[in-house]
Amino acid sequence: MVQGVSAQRPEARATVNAAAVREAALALFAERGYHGTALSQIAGALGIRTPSLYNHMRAKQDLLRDIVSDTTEQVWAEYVASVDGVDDVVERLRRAVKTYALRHATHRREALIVNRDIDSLEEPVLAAVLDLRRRHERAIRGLIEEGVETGRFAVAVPALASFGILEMCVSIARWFRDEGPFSAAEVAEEYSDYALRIVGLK
Amino acid sequence: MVQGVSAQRPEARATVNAAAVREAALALFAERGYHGTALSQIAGALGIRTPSLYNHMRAKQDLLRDIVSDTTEQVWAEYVASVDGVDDVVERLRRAVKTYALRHATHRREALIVNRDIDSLEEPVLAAVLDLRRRHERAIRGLIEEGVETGRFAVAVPALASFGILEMCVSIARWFRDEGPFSAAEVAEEYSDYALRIVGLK
DNA sequence: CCTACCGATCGGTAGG
DNA sequence: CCTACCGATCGGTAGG
Repeated sequence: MVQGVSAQRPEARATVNAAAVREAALALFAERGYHGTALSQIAGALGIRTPSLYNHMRAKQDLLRDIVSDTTEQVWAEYVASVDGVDDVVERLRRAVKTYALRHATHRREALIVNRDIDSLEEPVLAAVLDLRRRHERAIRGLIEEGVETGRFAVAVPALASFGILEMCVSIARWFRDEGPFSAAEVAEEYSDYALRIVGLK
Repeated sequence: MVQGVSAQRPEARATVNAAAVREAALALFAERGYHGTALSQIAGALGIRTPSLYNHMRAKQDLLRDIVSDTTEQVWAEYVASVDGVDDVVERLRRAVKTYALRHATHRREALIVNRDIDSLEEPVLAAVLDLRRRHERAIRGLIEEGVETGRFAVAVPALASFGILEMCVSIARWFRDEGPFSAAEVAEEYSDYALRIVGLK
């Protein structure tokens, strides 16, 4: 048959698989929120009917869980890698913040979903995700406290500074645009500088 | 009749009015989001049936519109009042940020709704709200630019600094707790200090 | 303030 | 991958 080899013509047929469903969910959850997105919209974006989605997923909740869990785990892994082998506390904080800021410019949709719909997760996933987030916040706070103790930083309340720095980075996902005047790297560089200013780098 | 004067016994009967409906909507929208909240839940919180809500409102969308519009207008009015009569650009920025930060600690629910569900607003309200938000951001950016031009501040990209400062304040609504270790005034004081550090106050 | 009810839509299943 | 369909729930209305 002439058009029998559809694998060689991927544009001729919708190639739907689990990754495609997740990508569509990522786009729609980020735009309209988890509760604001219907599975019929995800199916529509893929050019299939709603029941066909169930060939590639088990439930709507699983789509959210995968996105949020993977993202949270990646944030922690990136943090660990960013400070690995770096001794100076100033440089450790700079790299940790730059990495976190960069992620929020380059993975905007994931960040928007985590911060908007995290409470829509069911247990025990929610508890695990919140635990990993707290671990990251405590690590950043620990760097600030270490810098204060060693006289490199000067800030009254390390906990408040860590919240301010992290949330400032998170918010990048809300306004950053690829077509905008600043590159992701520029924003990350500038924000890591803000972080060092907030903690009163001497 | 013995229990005829119900106005003297407000605890004996649910006193539902438009303000009570709005208060219930405020609590539930903030907790579960606009799309995640059903009118039946708002009615349930008030001890009435869903159709009875319509004696006090026209539509669910109107509840969101009132909350978001009023909040956005108050933010702008508070900004104007905070810098009124103050000439020094350093003091103007300090007061503007302190006011904005304080609001996000004292009006957490309103802030959470504005930042989570603003896109669920219908036009033309959405456009008006976004316009007022932009006006506030431009005002803060203008203060930073003025400070840089007059040599009081030293920051490379005033637009990025204004985003960072404002979103850092917005995020207070996400973690602040009345029972927490910091008072709203303390947080506002500390964050206005962070803002001046970010812009490189000399 | 209520009961009764509307059409629409939700996430998900049966069965092919 | 589809059609047909499930019970539940949605925001909202009729009518008292």
